[in-house]
This record gives sequence, C-alpha cells and structure tokens, in this order.
Amino acid sequence: MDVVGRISAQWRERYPDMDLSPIEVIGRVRRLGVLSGQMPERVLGEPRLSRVELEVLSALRRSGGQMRPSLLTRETLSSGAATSKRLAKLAEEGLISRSASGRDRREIDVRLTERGREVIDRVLPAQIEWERELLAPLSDAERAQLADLLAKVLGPLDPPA
Amino acid sequence: MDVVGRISAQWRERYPDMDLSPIEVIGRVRRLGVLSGQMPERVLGEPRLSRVELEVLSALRRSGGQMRPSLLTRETLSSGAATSKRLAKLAEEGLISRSASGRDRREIDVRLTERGREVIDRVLPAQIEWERELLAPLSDAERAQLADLLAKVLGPLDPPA
DNA sequence: ACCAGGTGCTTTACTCGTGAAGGAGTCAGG
DNA sequence: CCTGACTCCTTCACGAGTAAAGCACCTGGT
Repeated sequence: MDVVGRISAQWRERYPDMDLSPIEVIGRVRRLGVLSGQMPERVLGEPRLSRVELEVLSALRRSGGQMRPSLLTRETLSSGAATSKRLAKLAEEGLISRSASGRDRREIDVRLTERGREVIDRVLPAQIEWERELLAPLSDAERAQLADLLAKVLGPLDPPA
Repeated sequence: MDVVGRISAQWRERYPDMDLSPIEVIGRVRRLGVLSGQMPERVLGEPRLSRVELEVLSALRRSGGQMRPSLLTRETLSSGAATSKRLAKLAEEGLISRSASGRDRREIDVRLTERGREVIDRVLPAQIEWERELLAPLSDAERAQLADLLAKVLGPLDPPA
C-alpha cells in the first residue's frame, strides 16, 4: 500500500464515516507531481535545467517559431514575474533570444537559439524516458485510461483558450 | 480538449511517430497538482495556511498524539530544513508546540495546541470539499478507478516503510 | 570507558516564486 | 490629436524551499 493509502486508512480508523475519496485522488496526484519532478541527475543535460525551464524550451520547440512571454506564462501555470526572470536566466545561458516583436512594441518574441534547440533535443527524450519509467507499473491500456480520466478532470479547469 | 491534449497534438503533428503517452499522464498530473493547490481564499481559514502547513496539521491530527519532525518531513516530501522552518512558523502562530522527547534527547515531540486542533478541524473539511469540487466531472466509479491507478504508480515509488 | 561514525534537528547562504507597483505602448471616444 | 483605460512585460520586496554545514546526542566496537 502506498503512503496515501496508509494516510486514509488512518483517517478512516478515526472517523469511519468521513468520505475520503477526494484525498485518495488529489493526495496521490500531488505526490506523484512532486516525485515526477525529482529527476535523477542523469536526466537533466549539461546546463542543469529545472522542470519548468524545460517546459519553456519544449513549448518553443514544438511551436516551431517564436512565442510571447504571456503565452509561456499561461502554459507553465506560473506568474508573469516568474516568466520574466526565467527568460532572463535562459537568455543569459544562451538558450533563447528575446527581440522586440514587429507588430506591437509591447510584445517580445522569444526564440530558441541554435544551442537551445540542441539542448532541448537532447534533454527532452531523456525526460520522457524517465516519465515512462515512473509509469512502468501500468499496462498500455491502464496508462491510456489514466490519461483519459485526468483529461476529464482538467477539461473544465484549464483556461478556455 | 485540455491544455495537455493540445500540447501533445502539437507534438504529434510535428513528430508523428513519437510516443507521447508519458507526457499525457505526467503532464496532466503536474498540472492538476498545481491547480489543486490554488485554493480560493475562502477555503483557507483564519490564519492563512499554505497547503503544506495544512498537511502538517492534518498529520498531527490523524496521528492522535505527537509526531517527530523527521516523520513530518517524509510525509510532506520536503527537506528537513523546510520542516524546521515550517514548524517554527506554526509554533510562532500558536498552532503547535514543540518539546524535547523523553526517550532520545535529539528528538522533538511536535503536538497540536488546542488552537491548532480547532483550526485544522475547521479548515480540513473545507479543503476536502474543494477537492471534491475539482473532481466533480467524474462519477464515483471513475474517481475510485483514478485513485486505484494512481496508487498502482505510487506503490513502488513511495518509501518502503 | 572511550571515541568514531551515525542520527535528528537547526542554521546559513542562496535560488526561485509571488503579488504589487511601475514603465512603456496601444487604442477608442471625444 | 488628446486622454484615460487597458495590455504586456519588468522590477521590487519579500516569503519559502533547498543543500550543505553545524551542533548535540546516541551507540557499538575496542
């Protein structure tokens, strides 16, 4: 039995008629979320990237071209301030470039540099591999089912656009 | 479709033969983990408690008596340093007390104060209610299924004890 | 009885995130 | 044209987390 199982067993023993099903889901989600972020050294490439920095580079990579900070803010579920600092750091490390957008001078175009593209192409597969290992106890069908159930929960929560 | 769905669709379009199933699970888990932590004001009681502080008080509440910091560290998946500071803050706010354990003078007994017990008894039900709302899109059976699948993944990951 | 190595908690120095305030740009109504 | 309200990004002051070092204490082999 996992930690959350023991926790809710303890609650149940104490208050037999409390409905703990939310804890058994959300508690596990939070735990798995944290554990999935504790990647072994080998997974993160040369420049030690945090999970969120990796998400930024991934977003740039899959979008193909440039992206505005506000979009990255939404995708990473963090504050605008955090994005600003993150981009400054990534630019400092030579992984992205920032340049004024032509259309609206308030906007910034963020792009991967050559080096940034090379880094994300090396690190992302390792990251996915690590996630696959975490999910090893599940069959393919179970993994798909898990993805579906989570999508069902997230659907109404995620911002409409 | 949720954000992660759009993300993996974008990847698929670009690299049709990449296996993205880990992203579709872990990505959603991470997102839901973050969103479940962004509780509306009303959920957290008088003293503004963070999610982890609430976990500490809950652990003390359900264990019935006292607990050592090292145990709380393991349950909250954070560092010992973080636990030390957290306990100092909670003690400052009068929610817990810390006293030397009789057995081993390195150990500390952490207990809920009267006020601490009152606070957690008020806040925890609100918290569970909020989690229940997040999971509203699922039927009872689906919620149970989701809990099971997550337990299957966490089983091998959680520390053995 | 000693003391070397291990354990349990705290402290220190630092990084990273946040909300709120700030500066610059756009735009619609008069 | 102005001007006031809005948007986009950045800066600031601060809170909270971490790793590593530190301190006090226990324990088992000699």
